Amino acid sequence: MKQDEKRSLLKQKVFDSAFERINQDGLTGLRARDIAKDAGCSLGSLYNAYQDLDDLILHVNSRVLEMLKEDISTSVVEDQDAEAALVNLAVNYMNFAYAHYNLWTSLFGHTMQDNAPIPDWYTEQTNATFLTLIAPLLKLRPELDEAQAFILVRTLFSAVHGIITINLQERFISIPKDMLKLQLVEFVQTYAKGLQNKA
Amino acid sequence: MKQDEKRSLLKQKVFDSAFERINQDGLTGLRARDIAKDAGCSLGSLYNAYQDLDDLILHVNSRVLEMLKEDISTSVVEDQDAEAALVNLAVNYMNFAYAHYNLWTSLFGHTMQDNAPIPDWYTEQTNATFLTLIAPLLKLRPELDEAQAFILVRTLFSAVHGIITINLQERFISIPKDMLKLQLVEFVQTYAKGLQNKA
DNA sequence: GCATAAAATGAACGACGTTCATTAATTTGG
DNA sequence: CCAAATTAATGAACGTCGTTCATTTTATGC
Repeated sequence: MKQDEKRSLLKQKVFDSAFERINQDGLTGLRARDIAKDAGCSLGSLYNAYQDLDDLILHVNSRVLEMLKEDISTSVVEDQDAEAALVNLAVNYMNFAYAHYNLWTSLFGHTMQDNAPIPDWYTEQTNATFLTLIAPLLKLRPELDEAQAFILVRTLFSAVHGIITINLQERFISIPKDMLKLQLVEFVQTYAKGLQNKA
Repeated sequence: MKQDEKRSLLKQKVFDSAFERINQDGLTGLRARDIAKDAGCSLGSLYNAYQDLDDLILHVNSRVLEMLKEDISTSVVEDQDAEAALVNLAVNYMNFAYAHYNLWTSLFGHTMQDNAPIPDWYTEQTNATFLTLIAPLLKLRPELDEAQAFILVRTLFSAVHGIITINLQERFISIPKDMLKLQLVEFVQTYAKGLQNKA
């Protein structure tokens, strides 16, 4: 086996271990020594593979973003009307949050140490994921240019995200998943109709 | 000076120091040793005044909730129509988030150590704060009972909260405050109109 | 003023992320 | 094939953190 094959194999094992730890216990349960133990390497090797824990977490989050994008893209069906597409997206997003709760909260709950800046490649990927959502909205409001539509997409996504986030936070009274889904569907329909009336 | 006067004086000084630290540097910059130094007491005394840092943070957050409630209640004016009241609430909430950013994120970013449960008094206060928002929505949809209105209030609040949160997160492209305000106003108006059409 | 209770103290503990001198493994050149 | 040189793996050690607790200091009651 080549040298760089071994190198990337270790990197992969470290990644997988971190991913699984976050998936199981959440970000707050992530420990460098646990990851090293799971990956079957020493503590120091972890820092040969990744710069630090922030770097490793960002790579895990990057993978979660990919999963999310893949999930979302399957819900955009060409021949359904725009409103139905938006409702579909919102419900799919909710299902993703429920199905991968710890991974999903890692996306939004992670903060860099010492206020270090988030690397550009990550913010770019994050914002690129939104562009997946833009097609149905452009159908709904064909007169908008892409910049305006992007802002609108963000607003709608943020609203849906907030509704799900608040409901899943322990410090708030939660409603069951079925009821949340109904609320979400009604919310998106109401907002979409309002948008169409404005157009 | 009586004994319990000194006791509560120390507790107050510890509280003030923690509040100011969070206000200045955010939750992640909060250190037990810094608080003790600011309060002019020993590290151990901090743990005589509060059970642990979680306990102290919850008390700070409780104060922030009070500030928020006070802020919000001033924006509910009796003689304005319901839609304007909701818009007003959303804009006030946004202004609070901007004016007290670190305190505001402490409300939502704090998680208990070891997955300890959030004490009941805190969750109750959190949910009680929402009830402040319910009046204008009941005007908009008088046929709803209080339980249904509460769910709607939560949906609308969560949506507004999400829009602000996402915009203020470093990992997303942000729009300036003025533009966010416009988006928020338009969003709430759109949604409120949709609600009225359903009634 | 003395005995008792309460409060303040900071050294010490264990856990954490990270570093780095040392060791082991691998590659290279003759 | 071996030795020199390069690269990777290692885990003890460091600094920092929240928290504890034996000890000291202060306050209270008679």
